[in-house]
Amino acid sequence: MATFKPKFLKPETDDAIADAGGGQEPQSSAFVFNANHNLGLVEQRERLPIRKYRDQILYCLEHHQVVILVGETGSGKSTQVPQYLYEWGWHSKGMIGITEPRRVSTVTLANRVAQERGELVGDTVGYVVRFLERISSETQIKFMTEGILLRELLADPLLTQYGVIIVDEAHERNMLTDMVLGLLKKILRKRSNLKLIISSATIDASFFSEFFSWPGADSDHPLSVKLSIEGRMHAVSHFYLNEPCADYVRETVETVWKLHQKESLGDILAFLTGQEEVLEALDLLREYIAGAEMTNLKVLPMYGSMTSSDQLAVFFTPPKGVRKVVLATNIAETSITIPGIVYVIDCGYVKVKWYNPATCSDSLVVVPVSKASAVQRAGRAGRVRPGKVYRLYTKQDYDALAPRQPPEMRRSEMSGAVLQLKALGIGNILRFDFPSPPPAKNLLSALETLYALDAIDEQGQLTRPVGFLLAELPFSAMLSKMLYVSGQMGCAEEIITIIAMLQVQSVFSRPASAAAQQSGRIAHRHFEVAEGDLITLLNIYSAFVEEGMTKEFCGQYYLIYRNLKRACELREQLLTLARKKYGIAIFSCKGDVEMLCKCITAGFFTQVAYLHHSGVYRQISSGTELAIHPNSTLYTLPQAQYVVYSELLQTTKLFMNHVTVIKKEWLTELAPHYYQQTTVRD
DNA sequence: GAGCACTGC
Repeated sequence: MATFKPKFLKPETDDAIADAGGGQEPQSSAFVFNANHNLGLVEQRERLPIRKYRDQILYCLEHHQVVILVGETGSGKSTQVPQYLYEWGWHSKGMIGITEPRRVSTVTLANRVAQERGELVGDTVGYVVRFLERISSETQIKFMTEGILLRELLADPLLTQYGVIIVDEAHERNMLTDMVLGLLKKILRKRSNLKLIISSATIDASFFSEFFSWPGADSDHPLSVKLSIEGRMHAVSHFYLNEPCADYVRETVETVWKLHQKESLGDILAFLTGQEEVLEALDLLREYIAGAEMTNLKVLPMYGSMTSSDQLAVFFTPPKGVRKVVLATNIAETSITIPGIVYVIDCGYVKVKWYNPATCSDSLVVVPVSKASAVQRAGRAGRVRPGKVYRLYTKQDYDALAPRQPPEMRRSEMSGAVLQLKALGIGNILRFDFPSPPPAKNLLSALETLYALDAIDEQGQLTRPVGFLLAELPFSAMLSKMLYVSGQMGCAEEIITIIAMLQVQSVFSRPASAAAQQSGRIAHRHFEVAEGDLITLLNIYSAFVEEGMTKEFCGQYYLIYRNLKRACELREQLLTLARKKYGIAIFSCKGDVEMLCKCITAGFFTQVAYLHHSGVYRQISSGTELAIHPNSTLYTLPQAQYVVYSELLQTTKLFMNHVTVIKKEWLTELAPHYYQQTTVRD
């Protein structure tokens, strides 16, 4: 095999991705590895492992309504199966729709398939992701994100345009994947001519085939069939510790060190759970390197809140004779593929968010990885040549790992999902056939929230206009309510900006060096105001626009350009949506900050804390002690009497995030129904 | 003076 060099995508692909995400910057995940890049496209297609299963796949689809394709990465199923179906004429029965969990892979796959067919994307092969679509009346193979399919369901509940739906990467079990699968099950019972292909990892195949079966089905002709496809991964040898280790950050560093001394050249990828651990390991390893005056080892961090230009560093091939070590969070498990990796170090832990309906908060906890994750991490070593994985736990610990992480649906706040299902006519949410039903408490807590927001009535029916509006808006129920009220108050322009800023990943960059972190903090103060974090975000956005939306501005103030750009796009879309589709009047409050804070209160009145005389905040509804998150603007300011927050996060304490100062009398003014109830209860 | 993994309409 030829020596690997990272390759950019074709020019038109780059454009598409730049449009989708980060302006002129190439997105980190836009890099693809293609070992056969010097072969013609036809030969490449013929060489893919999946080629010899083509007839089998087509046969299975003729005879079963659901086909579960079990295959490792690298089999080519995402690009080839849609083409096999098309070449066999399946498109005559309706479009071939393929859902993907991520935007970038949706665009990349569509471009790749169009290219293999010698066409431009947008003809036979098209794609739709939020903000961006390339489809025409000719389009028969349509790639889309899961969220898009869900939106289409609102307009066409039986998906009558489609003959086949392929749900790719279903094993990831995102919230939206599970929503789509649950709804597709309903549709399949009503439309026997609709076919479904699920692409899954080995351990989930039986789960899916059990889910897609129902009583009364003919046992000679089961509804679903499993089909396994070999991948094209190299062998990966596994190494375990003999004894459990006490400190996996230190162990990671020592493993890198030993490995570097005794193993042949090849890059190393180490998985840790968070930014803090990555930076700690980075420091330690650099000390080792400095101490030994080593010159042939290059260490790089990789986590979500680095700027794109810093992230890009991990994609370059190191100079000859130098080994690259990437210390990464879970971002390297699915979202990005780092080229050249031969050795993987897996610390055995992962950070997960877990919703707690009792306090309506998320907990952020470090837990042992699942077997599925451990396998996925190990697989990152086998993409170039046979690799090695060093697991920083014992074989016994590995054997005892849970087969997989509970799906997102079982550990998330549900109000958005409940609204969507209600809008699709699912009356009794508690009886909806979810692939993995969420805890009843989570559903009940969501119903309570929606009732408080006046989105559903006592019978659980969507209200008009509020409920239907909230169901259609593409963000959380509380933000939607805030937008609705802003139209009436006359401050929708600013509120839309705030919503856009809350929807994107943090705009505050977190550099790796301590000195830069300090400068960042000081730079961020520039935008801070006493009213709190939401108004601060509004200031940042306004300054970004005023200064010409440049990367230089972001660099100067330690802001993440790609996230601000995305906020900008979101804002544009929301403005159009709000004005044209929902008839929300777009006015500016012209600097009336109090109006904005009232409007924020109208959305978040269920999430209020008051300052107890003991000097700590308490949740108004339950009396639970809360603290202001150290990342909040209000952390260093004198404590206000009443605040609303948009998020509660349990780590060492129960922290309020995105906090806004309010006045007590606004609560009874804006939410009299709710505040009478709670005062009685108290 | 504590610390946010990741994705999506």
